[in-house]
Amino acid sequence: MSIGIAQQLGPSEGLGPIGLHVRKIIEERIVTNVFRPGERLSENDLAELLGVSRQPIREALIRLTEAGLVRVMPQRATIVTRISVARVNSARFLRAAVERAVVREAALQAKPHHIAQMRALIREQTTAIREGDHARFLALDDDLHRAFAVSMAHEGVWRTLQNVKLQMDRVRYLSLPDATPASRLIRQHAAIVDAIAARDPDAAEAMMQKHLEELLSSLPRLVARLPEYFDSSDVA
Amino acid sequence: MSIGIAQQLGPSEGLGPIGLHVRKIIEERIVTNVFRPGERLSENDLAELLGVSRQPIREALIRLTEAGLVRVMPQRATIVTRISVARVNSARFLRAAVERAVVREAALQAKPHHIAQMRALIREQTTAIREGDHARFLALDDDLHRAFAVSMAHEGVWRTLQNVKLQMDRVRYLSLPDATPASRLIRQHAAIVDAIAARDPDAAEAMMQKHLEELLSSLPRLVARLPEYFDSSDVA
DNA sequence: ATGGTCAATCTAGCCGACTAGTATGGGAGA
DNA sequence: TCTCCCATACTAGTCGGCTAGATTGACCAT
Repeated sequence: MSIGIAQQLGPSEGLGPIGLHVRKIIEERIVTNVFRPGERLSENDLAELLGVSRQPIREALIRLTEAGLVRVMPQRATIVTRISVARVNSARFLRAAVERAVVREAALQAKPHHIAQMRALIREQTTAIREGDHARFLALDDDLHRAFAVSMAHEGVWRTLQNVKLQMDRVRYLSLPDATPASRLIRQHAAIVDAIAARDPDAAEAMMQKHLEELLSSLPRLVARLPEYFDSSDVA
Repeated sequence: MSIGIAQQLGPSEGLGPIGLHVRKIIEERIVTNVFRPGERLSENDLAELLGVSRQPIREALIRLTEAGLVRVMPQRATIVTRISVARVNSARFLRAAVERAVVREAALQAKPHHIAQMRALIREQTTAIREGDHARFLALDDDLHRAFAVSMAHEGVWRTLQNVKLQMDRVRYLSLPDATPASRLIRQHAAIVDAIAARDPDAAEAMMQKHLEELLSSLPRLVARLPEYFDSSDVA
């Protein structure tokens, strides 16, 4: 563990099972590249770092294994998975297929108040960018995509996509320096909502596809620039 | 625990971590309705039943929680989730969106040897039905759907769908008595593969949609017949 | 008979210790 | 110098026990 900051969990912090809290902490550190691809995550070290026993740590690591952020090699080590280009592309394929279907259905079913809320979220995103608050921008991104699913009465679909999205989020975070400008992403969001409001499923679907493709546009450059973060075994 | 059969895990059975083995056992019993919706799954009882300590049991239950087959109420109980009609429909929506996109792409990319393998799997299904081997039929079903994903070079997509599919499988198992006849499902499979072989993405997509819709055709009857297995809180 | 309280008994959460399995590094032998 | 072997020091897996929290039901006061 190369992180020196010992962020202890305060007493009774979280109010739920510690394991869930630990999972969120580790997940966030992996997505934001604090724990780097390939890095070893010793259960003992994590336990000491967070001030709990190994049990909640193990629980968190099991959940992260299911999400594909971590890989356990029994009796040997637990490591942060390297980013697999094949896996990221599969994640994009899956997410694109689902979100296309979502906005298509949203174009048919969304009620006016749903559309109003989508527009409100886009306005908030504009504000967040003007204030340079990137974290808030990304959170609102989530909210908007969830709003699409809610507007067609299948919020569960969005929830299921979360683990898939994680794979893309890792890339997205690394891309931050040379990513698609936020203003462009906001225009795409607006175009999708406009298509939904206009009851135009084809346009909504097409815009969503384009939007999701652009999110990973810098992936090839990343692989070239940071090869040690990527899984060299995949055929790409 | 109302199950009297004490199926102990043999020594060194499984060869991997016991927790993974336990997960498979419990998962199968839930899907096949041995552990019924709403039933309490006490960690202590499961540990005694399977002849291991509570630790591997907990590990398995955590994984099953992620899959949505189990719900943990801290300090109170762990129960088999009741089947949520809303959740099953969301699962179908998601799976249909993805598998439509998969066969569409397969129609463009599948190589001859992929198509040959799909046809072989369908023949095996025919054999399995003739011999009355339903379990084998369902396993081959999985293999075929995986083959679709493999033929477009995104096996990862299929793997991600597994947990989603579990929600549908529970319904499917309960439907067995009055489900769509297997011969009809096989004809649909054949039609999908024919469309892929004919490089006709639209036809493949349409057939897949119809196929997935039929799998749950008996859901309304099930809810009426076995209301205690279903989550009454969802709006349906 | 009814309402409220508290002890007994459950649960899952959490912990410390031990085990089995794996890498590693140093030393003996060639 | 090189190779092999083994002691050592790790790892995650597993276990039994304890704890905090929740339910239950008997008992008591009214």
